[in-house]
Amino acid sequence: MKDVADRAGVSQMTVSSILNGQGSYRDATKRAVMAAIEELGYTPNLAAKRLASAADNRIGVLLLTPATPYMLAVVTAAVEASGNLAAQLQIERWTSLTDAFLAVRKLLAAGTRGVIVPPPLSASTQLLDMIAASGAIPVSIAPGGAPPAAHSCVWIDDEAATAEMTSWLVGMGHRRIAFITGDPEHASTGFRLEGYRRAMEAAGIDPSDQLVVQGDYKWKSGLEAAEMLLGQADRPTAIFAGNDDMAAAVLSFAHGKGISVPDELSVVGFDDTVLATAVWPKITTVKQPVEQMVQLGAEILLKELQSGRKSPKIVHRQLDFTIMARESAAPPR
Amino acid sequence: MKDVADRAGVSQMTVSSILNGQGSYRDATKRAVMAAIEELGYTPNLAAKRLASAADNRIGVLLLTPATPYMLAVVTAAVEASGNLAAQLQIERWTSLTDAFLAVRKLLAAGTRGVIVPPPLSASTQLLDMIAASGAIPVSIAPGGAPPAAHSCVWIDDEAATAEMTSWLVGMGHRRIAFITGDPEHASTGFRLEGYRRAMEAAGIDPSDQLVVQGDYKWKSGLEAAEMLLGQADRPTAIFAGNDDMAAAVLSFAHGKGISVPDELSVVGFDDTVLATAVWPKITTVKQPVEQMVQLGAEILLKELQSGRKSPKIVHRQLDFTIMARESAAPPR
DNA sequence: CTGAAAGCGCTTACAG
DNA sequence: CTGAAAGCGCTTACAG
Repeated sequence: MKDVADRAGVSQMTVSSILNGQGSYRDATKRAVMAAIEELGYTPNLAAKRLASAADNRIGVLLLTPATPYMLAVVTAAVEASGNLAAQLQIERWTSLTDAFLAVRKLLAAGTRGVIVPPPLSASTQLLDMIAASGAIPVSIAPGGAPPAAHSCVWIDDEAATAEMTSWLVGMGHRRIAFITGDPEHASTGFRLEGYRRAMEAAGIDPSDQLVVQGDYKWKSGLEAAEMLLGQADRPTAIFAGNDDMAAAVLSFAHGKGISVPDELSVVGFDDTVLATAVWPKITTVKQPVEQMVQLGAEILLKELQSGRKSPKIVHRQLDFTIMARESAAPPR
Repeated sequence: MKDVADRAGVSQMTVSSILNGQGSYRDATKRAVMAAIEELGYTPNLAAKRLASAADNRIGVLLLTPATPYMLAVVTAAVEASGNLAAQLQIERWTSLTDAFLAVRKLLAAGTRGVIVPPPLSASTQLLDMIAASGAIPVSIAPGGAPPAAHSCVWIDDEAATAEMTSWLVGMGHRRIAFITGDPEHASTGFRLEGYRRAMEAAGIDPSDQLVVQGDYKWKSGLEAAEMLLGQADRPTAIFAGNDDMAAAVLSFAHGKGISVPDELSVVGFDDTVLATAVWPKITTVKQPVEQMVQLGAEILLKELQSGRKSPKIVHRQLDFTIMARESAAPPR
């Protein structure tokens, strides 16, 4: 950076300001600096930046293992976000709910000042409270439908999302639409189911045509639900699985059964994880903007950490979901 | 760290030495320091450590998007390794082979001095050469069977692995064992197939009983292969898929078809990614120690970077694979 | 076996 | 609109 400053004929501080888009400077100065950067092939040293910036920039993320595709998306997003924000990221793994609390303790002991809490932990008021009580700041990611009042949160409206997807299916002409619920322990489960019900009702579809099978977000439960739903004579024309893992399982089952998707059966999911596009046909699903959610969560954390406030300002940010129309859904025959 | 030193009545440097296990110090000193750390709840600042350590500690990793489960394992491992080694990690995404080269250029432009190259790029001598030519150091991860002579590499013996798994299946009593190959573009594909063939031959199994179907490591190809293999009258009693994604597809197809796994059909995979345990029944597979491989790769890079050598010392490290016996394989009926 | 001091490459009040 | 200088929290030759 010093070399750049010398070459551009300015001070190091000016280079820093320009690089960070702060303060004011003349256009000519900026051009000179940019040119020098180009010529020298300069690239900032992230470690120095992290060190020189506010001291309180250690954030952590809780990683459920064995990792689901969704969790891996969260972690990758956290890595990118910490790069963008010059934060120090610490990843702590957990497996059972008991060691989730242990993992939090480790994180805190390691100096983490803010923690990104993805589902299903993000809906645990108890865990969020514990983090806050210890003096660190939690930010809840996608806690389902209703953000925790006492803590910051980034979320999408799960209920509206399943409602919209269901209506979309109805609009295509489907009436016998089945729904596979998620893990009852997850807060999102109830909201997603509710959205489905609401849309079905709004479409004036006979409740007896509403086929709801309980799942738990895992592949196996999707398989079992598919067996139940597709084994009977009067099959649904569409199956809405509460997440992509279960949708993928339904897809596979249908294949083996010789039921063509989407010709004879539409299958849709939720989340838009890697699975949705790894599988064939690609799954039509609700995209949760995980990267953006985590990035925003990290920003909230860092801003709060650097504000020096005694008690954190609670911020709730709701983001938009998107229906990703792909190949697994079509009008019924 | 200064506080710890003061409390323990030693210098900061002594604390540093003890923390890093370098130099020599009295046991009593160490105890005093440890006690001070405990009392103060001290935790090292990684950013400072990275900055103060050798300057050349920027390493990068190439991430194929959309990410496969295997790729995500690589990235998570890279994040952990960079934490352990106090290195700066830069992640660059690529999608097609052309932008793989672009991604490398970006990485190099960003100051990366060493790059971890996972499959399928790890077998591309051209890409490895390009990295080396630019003055950075490549380390090839799992390039298949034969490590690139000119570059450092961490690998497992894919051929020996499929041979061992095949023999294990034979030992259970299987004779009609099918094999689904991977993407012909990947170096591992040939080696894995060769291991299967070798073991089948060694078992004295009639070549006409050897069913080889071409796949490409993707789920869809596993599905198609399953259709071909299980659609015919004289079905194999076991299917060895070249990776877990294809094995999962076979599993699902069999389910729909009403073929019970492992009772009527054994299915095994390769890699041991999240998919292997997400699915049901859990897949018996060859575990590739990805975390360890990536950690080792990062270590090789950092050691070389800090050696100050003009031309890098080439190191090839072969690690052991493990057969993970789970629920998808059993003796034939 | 232990320490004083310089340096890693940035950012940030504070001046001008 | 721009700069001099201190400081972030570590590591590392070099001495003793």
